[in-house]
Amino acid sequence: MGNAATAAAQRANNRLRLAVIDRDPGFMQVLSNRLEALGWDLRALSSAVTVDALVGMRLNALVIDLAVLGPGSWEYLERVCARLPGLAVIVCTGPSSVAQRVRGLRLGADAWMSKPCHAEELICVIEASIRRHRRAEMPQLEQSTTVGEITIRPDLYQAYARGASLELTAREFEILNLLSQSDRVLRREEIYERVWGYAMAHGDRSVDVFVRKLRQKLRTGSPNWNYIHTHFGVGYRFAPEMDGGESLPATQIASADAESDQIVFQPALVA
Amino acid sequence: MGNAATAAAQRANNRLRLAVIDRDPGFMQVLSNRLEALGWDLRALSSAVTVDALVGMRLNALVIDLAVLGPGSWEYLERVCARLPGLAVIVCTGPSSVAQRVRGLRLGADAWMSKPCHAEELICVIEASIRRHRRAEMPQLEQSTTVGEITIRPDLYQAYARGASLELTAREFEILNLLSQSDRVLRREEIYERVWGYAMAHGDRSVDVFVRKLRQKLRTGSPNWNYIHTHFGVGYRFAPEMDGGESLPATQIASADAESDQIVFQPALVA
DNA sequence: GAGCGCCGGTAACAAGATCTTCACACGCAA
DNA sequence: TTGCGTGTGAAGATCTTGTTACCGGCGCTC
Repeated sequence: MGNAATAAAQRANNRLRLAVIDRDPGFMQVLSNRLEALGWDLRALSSAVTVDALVGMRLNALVIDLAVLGPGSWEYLERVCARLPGLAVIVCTGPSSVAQRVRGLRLGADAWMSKPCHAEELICVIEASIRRHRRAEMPQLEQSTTVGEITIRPDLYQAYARGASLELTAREFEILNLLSQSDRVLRREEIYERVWGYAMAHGDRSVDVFVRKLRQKLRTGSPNWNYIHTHFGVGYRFAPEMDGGESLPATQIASADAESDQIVFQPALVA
Repeated sequence: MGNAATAAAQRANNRLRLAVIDRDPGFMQVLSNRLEALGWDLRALSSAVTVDALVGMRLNALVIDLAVLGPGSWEYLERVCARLPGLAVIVCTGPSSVAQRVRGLRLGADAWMSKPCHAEELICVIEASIRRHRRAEMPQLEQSTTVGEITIRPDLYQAYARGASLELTAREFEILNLLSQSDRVLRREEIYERVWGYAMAHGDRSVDVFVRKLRQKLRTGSPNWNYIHTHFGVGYRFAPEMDGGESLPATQIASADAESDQIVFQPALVA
């Protein structure tokens, strides 16, 4: 699945991927040893790489020594944080002023460590930064769900209708899977960010095109049903509906009835 | 304005709620001033409170000085983090060893600051921690509210009256949502800026036009009620009122939580 | 290694939906 | 009443979305 191994799929791999931009060989050595023992995937970089390259690495976390980057470091930090909002960014650099630390954090960094620092502590900080993101994706249990006429099977990376495969591509499946897990409206940026793993460029229509392909395959496999609804100016919402009329609960857990004359609030799933 | 309205407005305002367990009066004073300016809701605690009490506070973040808690501090920290995985926990305490900091972070703290520290930096760290949590908990924060006869559902970008959608456009919804979150008069410039995201040009009548469209749809879906009131020369104010007479408290939260501490006013005529 | 087909991503166009603007009517305050 | 701020309706401009075609990359087969 080469390219198909998207951020979401990667993270399921359970192996944390970390990049460090730093030039201190001793520091790197210590960190490397420690991380190897923990089974992390470390990428040591001795100078700034393009933001796109970072995107391509599918990282969980990034440690930066601002001193390595020189004058453009703030701007670089800002660009990285803006482009990869889901990435844990830790600045680990030499002596700094309060103002500098404040600036770094405001630009989007998750934590600031001052060198010299103990490797163990840095690792804890990285873990703490990553923790939430991982937790957020845990609920992605490999459990198949059935909504309307279709069955989604994360274990097979495929969806079925009336016993037949929908022949979804990897990306199509990921979008369907994401949409089906929520019955609220998802903005395009949100969808893009969670499927592609980084921020959507302005004017990108990829989500629309994939939604169209999805709709086509869904309609082929399950005629008379509408699954993906457009909310003009906002985004898309998943909800199985028969052409004729009534809608069904969006997920098996939740229940709502559009027919009653009173809106029913679905209890939020409390973890 | 009753206190119900105040409470509602507070929650709806998206104010960040923070508790600090600390006994340093000077520290508290500085922090308090700074946070007040930022519009945060600060709760100063001079000693440990039960975990259940913390749960009841619905905090976004918690700052703890371990020194205040004494011997049981580690266990307390662990219990809090385990019970409230969605809470940003920052330990802010005096001199410490690497081992202590590592321990604190491993127990679930999001960050560790050493006192003495600059209030501004602490705030940035808190913000960074909350930012990460927000990302994971977003879906939860969107609560439906019911005012008068209409129900506003941010998760669907739509409002309903008597079970039927008002068919609001995205922008109409945003304006209604904004207005409904406050029971004071909002100037046009204010509305424009918060919905459009930039300053209103002089002489722009867009807000007026949208208010008109909103009123029309509200009247269609919920006759005999007035929701948006004009304040000549000033702006608009949201308050559900029946034609016949009395007004109602501005907002009632239809919270998904079972243990809502909201006082709920239910109009008798909702069948 | 070349050819082929699949897949992801981009560009372009058309159809709609929505937003802005404008002119005028109306109501409020001095 | 005058002067201004607001309500109203509609036309035109703008923005969004659906849809199709097309291109480059990749893996596969031959």
